[in-house]
Amino acid sequence: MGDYPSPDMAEVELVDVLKALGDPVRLQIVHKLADGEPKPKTLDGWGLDLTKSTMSHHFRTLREAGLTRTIVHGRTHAIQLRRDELDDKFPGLIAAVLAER
Amino acid sequence: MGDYPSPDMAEVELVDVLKALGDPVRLQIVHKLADGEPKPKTLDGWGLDLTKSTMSHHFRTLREAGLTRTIVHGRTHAIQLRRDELDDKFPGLIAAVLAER
DNA sequence: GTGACAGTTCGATGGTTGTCGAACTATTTG
DNA sequence: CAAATAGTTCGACAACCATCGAACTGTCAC
Repeated sequence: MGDYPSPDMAEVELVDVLKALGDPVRLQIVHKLADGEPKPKTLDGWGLDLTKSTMSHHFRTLREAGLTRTIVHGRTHAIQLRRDELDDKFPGLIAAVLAER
Repeated sequence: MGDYPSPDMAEVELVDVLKALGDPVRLQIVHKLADGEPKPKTLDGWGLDLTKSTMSHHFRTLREAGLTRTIVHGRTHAIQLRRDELDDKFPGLIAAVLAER
């Protein structure tokens, strides 16, 4: 029984979102999720040279901070940015974070 | 010889800005600086019950992350949000962080 | 059922960070 | 100069965090 609860957006605190984003690995993951499509956690293109367990830790951190949701599909998991909800709660934040420089 | 260098905005990294903002104390300080006016570090209204040395640590963290500058005036210091430069480098970010909810 | 595959969880480890008090530096005022 | 004021720096401490490997859970394929 894997269930991977994301917090209600009403309970999500800005400071926790910022803390989750304030790590280079997680910021890069969020960038890859920018288009809003769910991405398999096994994605080859994360561009990160980390072990499975470390990746799992970062996925959990992002989910618990309210940034992502996990979609279970058999034995594979996908991760998706909660873009609409985040935009509603923190207008402009994700756009600013994802903007190129 | 107190001089309190802020980094060039060209060298400021988004991830470091986000990490600096991902702390409740510093986020609150930044909120108090939202109007752009320099505020004395001794401000009574920070709303924080912390020692001088702890406040000094947070002021330093904000400055080194590129969020603020320090203005020395005799034996008193003021701190100011680098609003224009931040808006130029990270459009919309500060506005999103400072927005009420 | 057996094995392969996708992920999580656990324990350990080393590095970072928030906090404090004490000592220090620098500036103003008497 | 001496004392008071504003702030930094240092050392210590505990809590947290990123990382890893190993063990575990759950699902699919044969």
